[in-house]
Amino acid sequence: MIEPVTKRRTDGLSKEVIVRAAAAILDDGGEAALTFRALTARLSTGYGAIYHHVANKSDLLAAATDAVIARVMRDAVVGAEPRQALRTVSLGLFDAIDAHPWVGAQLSREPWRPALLEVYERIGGLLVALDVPAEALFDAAGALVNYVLGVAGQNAANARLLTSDEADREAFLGAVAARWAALDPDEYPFVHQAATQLREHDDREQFLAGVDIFLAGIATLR
Amino acid sequence: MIEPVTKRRTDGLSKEVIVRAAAAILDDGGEAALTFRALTARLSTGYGAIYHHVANKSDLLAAATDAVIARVMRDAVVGAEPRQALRTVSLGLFDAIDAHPWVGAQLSREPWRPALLEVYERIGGLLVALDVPAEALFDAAGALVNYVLGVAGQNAANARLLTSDEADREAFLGAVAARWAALDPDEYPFVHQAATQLREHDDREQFLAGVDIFLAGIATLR
DNA sequence: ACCTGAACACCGTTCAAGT
DNA sequence: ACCTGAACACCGTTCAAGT
Repeated sequence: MIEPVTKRRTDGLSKEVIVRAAAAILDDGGEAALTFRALTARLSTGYGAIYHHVANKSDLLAAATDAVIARVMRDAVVGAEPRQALRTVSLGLFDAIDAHPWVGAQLSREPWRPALLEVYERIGGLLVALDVPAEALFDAAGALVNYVLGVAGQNAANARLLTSDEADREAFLGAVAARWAALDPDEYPFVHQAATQLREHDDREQFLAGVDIFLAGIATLR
Repeated sequence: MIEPVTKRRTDGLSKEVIVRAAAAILDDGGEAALTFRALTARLSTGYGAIYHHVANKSDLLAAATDAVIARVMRDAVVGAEPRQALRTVSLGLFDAIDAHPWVGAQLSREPWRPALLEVYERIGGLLVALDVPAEALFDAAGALVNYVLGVAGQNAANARLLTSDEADREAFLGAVAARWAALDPDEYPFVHQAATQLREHDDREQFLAGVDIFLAGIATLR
């Protein structure tokens, strides 16, 4: 068998391969599972090999997060109607962060990441299409992006807390709702009354309701 | 000098003392500085003594966070006009999280904490005063609380990243703005154009602008 | 009941040595 | 240029032993 002239190992390490492995570990076992020991085991390599392609753990997490966000932005097919497109993009981010809770934590730890560029550009562009006046554009885009990432991050924290078991989720929400319901209605009128809705609410729908409130507020700026 | 009958050491450990020391360490050196070793040194005690009052590190962080939020809610004197009161409460939370960035990270890690009860109650009550219809109340309160905590958390992440030096902050924002300005205006029209505003914007004002957009959106629900 | 601190089972990161 | 893996300087947490 004849060796190729440039004998490059097809299974050689690269930042991309490492980042993909890291993302798989994060999806499997959450943030605590991503250790350099787990990574070297999965890639059958040594620590130095990884550090040769990646500056440190923080760099690794950032790169994995960028990859997820970039994929969402690439896949988010956006229709013509800007209002609906804003809902689609927002929901795409929400779902991606729900599926990869570590992304939510990372984004709130390091905003201004390159991946967020695409998000700002897309959302800002759609706000322009909505005729938001120029002087309000920056604040409106900032607020909406922050709302989307903020809520998605909070939701991801819950997802992380509750594993992926639906029964767990109901039990947890039920327990919190019971605590809320047990509060003195004179001292906590709102929370006491909101207990039922807490038990029954759908995070995704509540998220979208928030986006709609936002868009309604932005519409008053026109 | 006569010993009191129950000779309780006034300098004895208690959860409150431990939590206060932890908060001081967190304020001084950030989240990475809070270790059980630093805590035992500061309190001149052993690990076991701390574990006797506190379940683990996560419990400690949660308790310290609850204390900060409870203080904000206690101190937030709220005027009669609900719209203004909502802005005051929101700003109080923003400022507290800005002053104690670790609170922002912790809140997005563990929502549904007891401290947030007070926040939901206050904000929910003010929305009732704003005549938000009952069926929209839960979603509106959830969205607003999430917005406030989300943005404050993002802002805190920046604060953590940038230390407390104002020159650092300007240099950092300047660098990001320069990167944004350098982008191809055809490919990134919005971000390219927003670079100037990014350099000049005030986080606190942008936060309040977002709250106002929100309240304007909520007003359309009436 | 409350406290002490050695010990355990982990971390991220470095670096001399290999190919 | 790229990889190996022992070693270092840390962690959070436990627990037998003390008062």
